[in-house]
Amino acid sequence: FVRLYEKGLIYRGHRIIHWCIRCHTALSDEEAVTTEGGEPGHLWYIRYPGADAGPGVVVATTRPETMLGDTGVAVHPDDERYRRLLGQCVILPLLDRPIPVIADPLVDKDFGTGAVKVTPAHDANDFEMGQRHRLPAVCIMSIEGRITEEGGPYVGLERFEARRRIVADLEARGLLVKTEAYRVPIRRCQRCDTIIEPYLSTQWFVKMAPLAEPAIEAVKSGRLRLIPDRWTGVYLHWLENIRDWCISRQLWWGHRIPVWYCDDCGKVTVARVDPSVCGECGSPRLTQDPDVLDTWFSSWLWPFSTMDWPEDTPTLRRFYPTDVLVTAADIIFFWVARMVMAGYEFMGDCPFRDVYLNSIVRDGHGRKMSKSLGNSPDPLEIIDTYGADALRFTIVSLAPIGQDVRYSVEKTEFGRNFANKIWNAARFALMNLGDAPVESWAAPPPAGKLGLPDRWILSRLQAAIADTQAALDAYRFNDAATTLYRFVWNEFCDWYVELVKGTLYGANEAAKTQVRRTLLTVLDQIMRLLHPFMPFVTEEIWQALPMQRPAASIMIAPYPQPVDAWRDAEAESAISQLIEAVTAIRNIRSELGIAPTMALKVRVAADGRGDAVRALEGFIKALARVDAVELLGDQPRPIGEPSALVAGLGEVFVPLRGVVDAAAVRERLARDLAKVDKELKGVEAKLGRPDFVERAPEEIVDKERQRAAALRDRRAVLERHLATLNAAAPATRP
RNA sequence: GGUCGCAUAGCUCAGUUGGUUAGAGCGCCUGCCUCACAUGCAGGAGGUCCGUGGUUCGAGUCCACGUGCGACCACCA
Repeated sequence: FVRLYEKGLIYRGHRIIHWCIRCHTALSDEEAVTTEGGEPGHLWYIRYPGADAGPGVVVATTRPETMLGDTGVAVHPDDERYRRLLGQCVILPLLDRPIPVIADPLVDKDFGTGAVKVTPAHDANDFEMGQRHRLPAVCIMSIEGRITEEGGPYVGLERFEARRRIVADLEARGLLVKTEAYRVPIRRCQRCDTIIEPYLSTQWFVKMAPLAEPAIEAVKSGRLRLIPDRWTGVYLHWLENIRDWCISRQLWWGHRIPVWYCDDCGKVTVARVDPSVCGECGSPRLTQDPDVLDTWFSSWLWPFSTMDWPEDTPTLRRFYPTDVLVTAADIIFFWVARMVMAGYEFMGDCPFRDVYLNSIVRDGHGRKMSKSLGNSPDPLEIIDTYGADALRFTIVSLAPIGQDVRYSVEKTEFGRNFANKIWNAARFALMNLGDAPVESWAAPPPAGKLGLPDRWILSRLQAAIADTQAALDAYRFNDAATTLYRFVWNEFCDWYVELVKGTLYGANEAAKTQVRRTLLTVLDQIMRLLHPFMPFVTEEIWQALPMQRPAASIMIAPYPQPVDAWRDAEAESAISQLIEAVTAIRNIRSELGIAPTMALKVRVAADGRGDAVRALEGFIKALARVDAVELLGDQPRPIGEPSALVAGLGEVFVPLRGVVDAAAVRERLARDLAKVDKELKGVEAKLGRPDFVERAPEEIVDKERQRAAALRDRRAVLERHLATLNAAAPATRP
């Protein structure tokens, strides 16, 4: 305050502010809340007779009681209708006071009658007009909202009672021309919901325009980024049209304004240290300004006042400026922009580089959660029911960048289930890691030492780490959460764990050791990756892992970095073929109604990839409940049996003739054929268009050609199967 | 009045530079209490990507207009 005052940026001003008649204090714009779409009210048309007993002028108002303070009537300078009245006086009804008719461009010709009553003490626009035309400002209301002696016969009345009486009196005198229903823009006190009175008052103000300049420049130069950047426009618009800030409040709590008035000579002293005597006349009789400061006047100092400012401490030097401010968009004005202004003013630098504006949590109906609406669930209850990690992970997953979140309590099941899944995966690992400490992989072991599933999961882990990093760098926290969810659940749990069970439960100790090391490595990395999203469960599991820990807490363990040496394209393609094959067999089994307990045989026409099939054989047997995988060398492919094509591997047959109804097999084949056929038609149509072939990039056209060829092959195969089946057991005619 | 955002499966939402068959979770249907997990496992159904027009060989994606929601700003008395 003192610094700004000494720079001439703080002044005591006499102007219209928002006044709460209940809290007895001035309010800033953001504390005076606008009701959406206005509130039901009236527009009263009142005749102000001419001084010469002529018809005078009709004005429209939503607050007739303020007419007691009218000191003029304004019309637009170009409004022909009222030209003859300019410079003349009309009579203010009820008080019978002559007031002048003035011309001011602020008046909207098309609103109401085009003539507006001017009440400088009770309306911001009117105050401006009053200044311009030297109209007196007559305050007709007390700070409690009662009519003052200026209101003549209405003195002492509560404001709305006065309104009723005035309307009635006007009507009785035939001066009320008409009354319209009207939605009135109204502001209410954020604290007590009382209707705000625009009120002429002396308050302390900060001159904002000079402070705004560096804050505008910060964004324009790229020194400061708002994320998502569409908020930049909002930020700039506010700063470029900034209004002076009313910082005094007539409340009993808050920081006192450091201003003293001398009771004897009237001298104003502004000082950091409480003065004992007046610097002018030496009088000890000083009275401190009774007002306190707006809370934001201390909050805007937060980036440095929290670190011992104005002392120059190592902490302050280390952490000012900082990297990122995370906050909600609804306080860009009162807090973010002001912190930037204060940062430049008091520290000479922007307080942060990035401002990440997080989602606002809304309820299931899209309404902002708020205490006053009572639509916010109790987080402690949710945590009791679902867990803190579950809540955090759910919210993060639900919050896309730049969009608000619709949250309802049941959604927390998502995070709860995931936490449970992780917990159980960890239990599985701990049960199988053995008692002795296990060493994790520090670097990729020599070729041939690791099994396919190990190579695969370690490779996939690198992808997960890289994707998580990229998402975090871009502030796409929900993407990071989703990446980890999928890796943990769909790759690690669904496939890796299932693939290594055979080894872990088997007798090959050497192989078992390799798997254990992989299992531990991946789990350790998963916990660290997930820790920011699920701090509690990850710490708990991490501490339980039988290994040397690089830190006492996972909180300070290094965050995983992707290592290219672990990437293994060969293993990835082998396991994706395996997944495809197993899924296909399960699908056939399920669609044809084969009991899950029944073991099947499969035959694979491997197109010269017999070794690949052999490498996957054990896994196929275990995961698809198959007791034999037969390789078809040069033998003819079985015709009329259900099959699936696995890209890069070959055709997988599940011989079922005699086991299931031929009609069911035929039905399945027909469905597949229809699907293939439809797709092929689409591709062929595309390739048939000359401009596609001519103008699309070659690689795209090639891709389509290859696709068409593959589909044609597939179609031929399916047709052959069908034909054979039909010959063996012709469909019965209806 | 001005500025901005959103509209994709029954629900809640992904889909980042235009390019194979548009994805996930929940819900739904079928079958499983299989020795980490039924807060689970396996399989499946379900979409005129708000409408109209345009750009393009090609549009959920880009442009224009419209419709419906939402947010913010503003001196309509």
